[in-house]
Amino acid sequence: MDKKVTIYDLAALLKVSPATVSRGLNNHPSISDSTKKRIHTIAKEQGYRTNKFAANLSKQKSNTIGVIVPRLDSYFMSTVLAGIEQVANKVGYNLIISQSLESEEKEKINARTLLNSGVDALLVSLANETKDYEHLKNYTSRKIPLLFFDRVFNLPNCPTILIDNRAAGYEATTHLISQGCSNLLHISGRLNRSVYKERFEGYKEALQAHNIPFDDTNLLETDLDSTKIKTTIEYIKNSNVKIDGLFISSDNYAANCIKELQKQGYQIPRDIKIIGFNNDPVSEIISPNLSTIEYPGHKMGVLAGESIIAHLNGTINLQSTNSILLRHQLLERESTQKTI
Amino acid sequence: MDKKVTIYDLAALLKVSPATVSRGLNNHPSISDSTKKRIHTIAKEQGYRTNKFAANLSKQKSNTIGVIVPRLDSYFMSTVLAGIEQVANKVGYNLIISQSLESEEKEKINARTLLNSGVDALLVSLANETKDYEHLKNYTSRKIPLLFFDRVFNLPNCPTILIDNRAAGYEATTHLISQGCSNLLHISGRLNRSVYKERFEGYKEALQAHNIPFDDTNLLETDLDSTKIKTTIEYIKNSNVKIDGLFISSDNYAANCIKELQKQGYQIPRDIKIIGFNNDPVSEIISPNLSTIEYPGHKMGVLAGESIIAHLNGTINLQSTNSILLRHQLLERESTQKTI
DNA sequence: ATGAAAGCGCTAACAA
DNA sequence: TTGTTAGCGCTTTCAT
Repeated sequence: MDKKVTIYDLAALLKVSPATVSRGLNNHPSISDSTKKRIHTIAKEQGYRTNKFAANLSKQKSNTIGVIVPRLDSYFMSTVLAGIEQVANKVGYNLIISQSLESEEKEKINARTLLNSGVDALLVSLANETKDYEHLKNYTSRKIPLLFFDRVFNLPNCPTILIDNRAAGYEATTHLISQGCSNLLHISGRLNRSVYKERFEGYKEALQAHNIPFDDTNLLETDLDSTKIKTTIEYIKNSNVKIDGLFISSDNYAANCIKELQKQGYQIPRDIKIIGFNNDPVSEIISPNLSTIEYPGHKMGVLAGESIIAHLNGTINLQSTNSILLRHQLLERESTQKTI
Repeated sequence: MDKKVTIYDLAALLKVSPATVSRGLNNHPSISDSTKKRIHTIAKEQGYRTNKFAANLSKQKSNTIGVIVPRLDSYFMSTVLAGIEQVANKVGYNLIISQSLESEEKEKINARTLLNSGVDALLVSLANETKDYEHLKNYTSRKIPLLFFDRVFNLPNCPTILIDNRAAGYEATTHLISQGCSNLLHISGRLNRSVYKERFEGYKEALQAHNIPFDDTNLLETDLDSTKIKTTIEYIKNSNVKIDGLFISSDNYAANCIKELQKQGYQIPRDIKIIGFNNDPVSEIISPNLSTIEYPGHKMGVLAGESIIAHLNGTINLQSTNSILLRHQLLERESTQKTI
C-alpha cells in the first residue's frame, strides 16, 4: 500500500471502465448499487485515495476556502477561525488561512496567492491599512464568492457578516452615561475601518442624545496595540477636563489601560468607569471585571462558513444578501459600577 | 482579463512552444534571457496566472503544508500558527489548517483529508485523546515529512519541536519551594501527553531533590478546561493538609483558579502561592500577576515552519534531527512572592 | 536554446 | 447502467 493506485487500476481489477469507477466513487446515481459496492470495496482493499490534483484540474474547483485575517494571534480572530474551521471541516472543505498583519501589501499578496491556489471562495477580514480593493475585485470579476466578516467593506455582491457596531457603541456609551459619567473619552481603532467608525458614531449619537457636547478631545484614534498604551495614558492624565468614562474598542487594550491607570493611582471604577469591547477572556480576569460588549466570534465564524458553503452548494444565493447582523449584548460588570 | 489565459495562448502570441513558455515562467536556466523577458512581459500583459491544479498534478506536489492543532482558539496555539504562517507565506507555501478539538477521531479524519489534499508536509500538535498513531504512519510510509510541535510523540524519523518540559517543571516547582511552599499540588493536563507528563516528572524530581515527600494527593490530573474548575477548587479546599503552593500547567486555568480562590477568601500569594505555564497575556492582567514559565509560541511556529520548509527544499535533512528544544524561562511575579 | 509529445489522474459529454 | 473519448493546463524527457 505504498504505490499510488488509480481508478485505472481499480477499473482493470473490476473489468469495468475508469469512468464507471469514477462515478461509483462519487456515488453517481446512474451506477447500480451492486457495482457501486464492488467499487467501494476494492477501493478500500487497494488503499485507493483519490488524487485531488487531478480531480481539481478536471473540475476546476478545489473544495478549498481561502481566509485572510489581520492576525492569527488575537483571541477574537481565533474564535472566528475555530468556527469557520468547524463547519468547513464537517462538509469536507479545506481552509487555507493567511494573515495580513494589518498590511495592505501583504493582504494583496495573500489575495493573489489564494486566487492562484484556486480557492472556491474567499472570506476576508480587512487589514487596518487597506484602502484599495482591486485585489478583491479579481475575485468578484471571476465570480468567486467573496464574503467579509468583522472588518468589512461594501463591495458589490459581497455579503458581510458583523454586528451592529453603531448600536453597540451607542449602548456602551449610554451605559457609561447612565452610570454617571459625563466626561467621556472613546479610544478607537483606526477610523477608516467601518467597525471602528460605526462604534464611534454610535458613541457620538449617544452623547448627543444625552446632551453631552462632543469635540475632538473626546476621541482618541489608536492602533489598539497594547504594547503602546503609554501615549493613551498620557492623554488621559493630561486632559483638561477630568475624564470619568472610557469606552475602549478592545477588551485587551482596556485591560491594559486599567492596569496602568491603577498603577498611576486611579481607582476603577471610582475615578474612571471603563467599558471595553469583545468579551475577551481577560475581561473576566481583570480586577475590576470589565464591562464590555459581547461579540460572538465563534458564531460569526460558523455563520460565515455556513453561508459561503451554502452558496457554493447553490443552496442559497448570497449575492442577494447584503449583510447579516449578529446579536451583540451589553455585559455590565464591575468596571462601570456606580460608587457611592 | 476575465477568461483564463494559458501557456498555450502565450505560446501562440509569442510564436514559441508551450514548453518554452513553461520554462520561461519558471526561470529555467536553459532559456535565453531575451525570450524569458518576452515571456514574462506578455504574461503580465495578458494577466496570465498559472493554474495550480495543472501544475500540481504534473509535479505531484502542492506547495501546501498541512497543520493539525488541538484547537484554534487558544492563545498559545494562535501564536504558534502566526509564526508558522509568517514563514510559510514568505516562501510561497500555503497552509491548510485544521483542528482536532482534542478528539482522536477528528484528528484521524483531518490527517486523512490533508493527505488526500496532497500536502507536501504535515505539522501536528496532538489531541489529548490520541493514543493510536496509524493515521500518521500513512505519512511516514509515503515519505511525507511529518513534524510534531508542542504535543509531540516519538515516531521514527519525525522530528519534534518543544521546550524542555521536565526542566521547566523542575524550575517552577523549585521556585515554589524556594518561596517557602512545602505542601504542593500540581494541577496537570492529561498525562498521556508527554508535555504534561514531563512537567509532572520535573515536579516530582524537584520535590525529591528537596526531600519533600510525594504521593498521589500531590497531583491532580485535569483537562485544564477553565469552564470546570469547581472540582479543582473543591479538591484544594478539601485537602487534608493545607496546600500552600500550586503549580498549574496552564496560565489560563491558573488565572481562573486565582479568581475563584480569592472569591472563597484565600489570599494569593499569602495563603497559596501559584505558578502557571505559558506566559499567556492573562498572566499579566490577573491580580496578583502570575508567575509562570515563558513558552515561546511564536518562535516555535517560526522554527517549525522553517524546519519543514528547509527540509522540503532539501536544504537540511530533518530525518536525522530528533528534536529541537526551545529555551524556556521562569518568570517570577507577584503570585509567588514571599509574604512577611 | 527550443520544440514535440507523452503523460499526471480524474471528469463529463456523448454514445451505446 | 456502462463505456468511449476528449480534455483540464502544466511539466518534462527526449530530440533537434
